[in-house]
Amino acid sequence: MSKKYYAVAKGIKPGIYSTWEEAKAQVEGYKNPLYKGFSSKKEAEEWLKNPSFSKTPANNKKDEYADADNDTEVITIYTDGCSLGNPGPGGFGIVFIYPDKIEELSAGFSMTTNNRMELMGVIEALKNLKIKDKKIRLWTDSSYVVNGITKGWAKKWQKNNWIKSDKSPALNKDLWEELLSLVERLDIEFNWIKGHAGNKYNERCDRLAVEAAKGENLSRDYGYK
Amino acid sequence: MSKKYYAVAKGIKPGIYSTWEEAKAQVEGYKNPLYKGFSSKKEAEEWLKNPSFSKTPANNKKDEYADADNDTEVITIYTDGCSLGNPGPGGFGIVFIYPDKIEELSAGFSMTTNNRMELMGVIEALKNLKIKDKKIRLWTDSSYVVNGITKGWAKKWQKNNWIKSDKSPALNKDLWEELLSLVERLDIEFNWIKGHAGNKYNERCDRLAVEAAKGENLSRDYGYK
RNA sequence: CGACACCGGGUCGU
DNA sequence: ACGACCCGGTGTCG
Repeated sequence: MSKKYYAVAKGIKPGIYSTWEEAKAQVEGYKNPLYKGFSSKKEAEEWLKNPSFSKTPANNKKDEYADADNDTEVITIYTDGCSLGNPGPGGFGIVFIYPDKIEELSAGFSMTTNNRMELMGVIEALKNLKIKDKKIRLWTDSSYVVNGITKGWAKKWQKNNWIKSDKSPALNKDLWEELLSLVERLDIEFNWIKGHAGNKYNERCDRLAVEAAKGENLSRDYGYK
Repeated sequence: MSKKYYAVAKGIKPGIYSTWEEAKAQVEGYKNPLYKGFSSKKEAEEWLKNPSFSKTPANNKKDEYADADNDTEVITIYTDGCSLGNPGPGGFGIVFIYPDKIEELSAGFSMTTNNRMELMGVIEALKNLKIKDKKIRLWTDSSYVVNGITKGWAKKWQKNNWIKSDKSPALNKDLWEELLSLVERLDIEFNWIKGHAGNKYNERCDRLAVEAAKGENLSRDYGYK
């Protein structure tokens, strides 16, 4: 079961290394490294050709919020969004905590807003969920997103033809419509968590989001005008 | 007539400066600065020993609203009110622009409303005026206050025993009565100015009001129920 | 319905 | 220190 090959996609010097010692030197201290261990050189080379999205192995450390590790009936998801400049290039980051493994997902867009990214992070999390018959416990630091669902804001806007209580139009209707329809079909619990307050997964989502936002050929957020 | 020495009592670095350029750097952006210009260093030093209360020197910069600087027959007054929470703790701030000097006044109350503070700011300004034989040009961002006087709302309510056209009682009768009696005896011009739009004196009034509202042992606004 | 204020909460940033 | 993205409300009037 020992890993003998380490592919470094993002690090001081990308490439394949045969000891963790060497790989570690390329990766430690590097901002947003991307690497993975394999048992064969072939697998490592294959992965290096398309390191696409970041996936990390299951982590068995207990986190104060991630009690899902012990509750195999619940899937915990963390989400975060960012927008450099706001509006500006943006991205979202997601961490899925399945009973047996952890997965990550992120994407960046050329021009968008912070709130669109927070919203889109949750939507993409739900659309990319691999297990759909368990309860979902979702964490985000956006009260815009949490209140939109838990306080019924979004449903009210929908009912009022996307007019808010102050008579002005509710924004990001495209994303809210999509989120509402996803929420209907799933068993989700929306939770707010304070941002940048030390939670490991929230912090990880933030890094994923920012890294994605800094990427090269970013997609367009078609809903942003 | 030229001022060659500027004493800064409250500023980034208190002391005496020989150019307005230097003094300005210590004073601008500082919370509640206290400073004054003098023609001799001796005078400046003397004042620095006992800068007493919040009095600031006349400012010779032309401001788009403070044309009083050129018209010695007019006293310009800026006023603002606030209420943290609304209702909640509140305060008012006043800037008096006399021909030769600027003075400030503020006060805070433990429980009140935004509109009571806007009203009380104007009332206290008129009660504390030091020169009463000149025309007064008053600026406030409250259309409640401005319209109450200039559109004759308050006079109409008074005539109708404080009942509005919709049959409900006009509020803050105590303050309106006081303001009406003050207005009768003075030559006042009421002007509306957009809030938080960059006007220096409006902004200053806002800061004074908020700071007063955040004070420790606040008075009671006896008229608020 | 409209107007002017007063705020309260969260995030994203420069 | 500043601003943008988003929301909820009250104080008051016509």
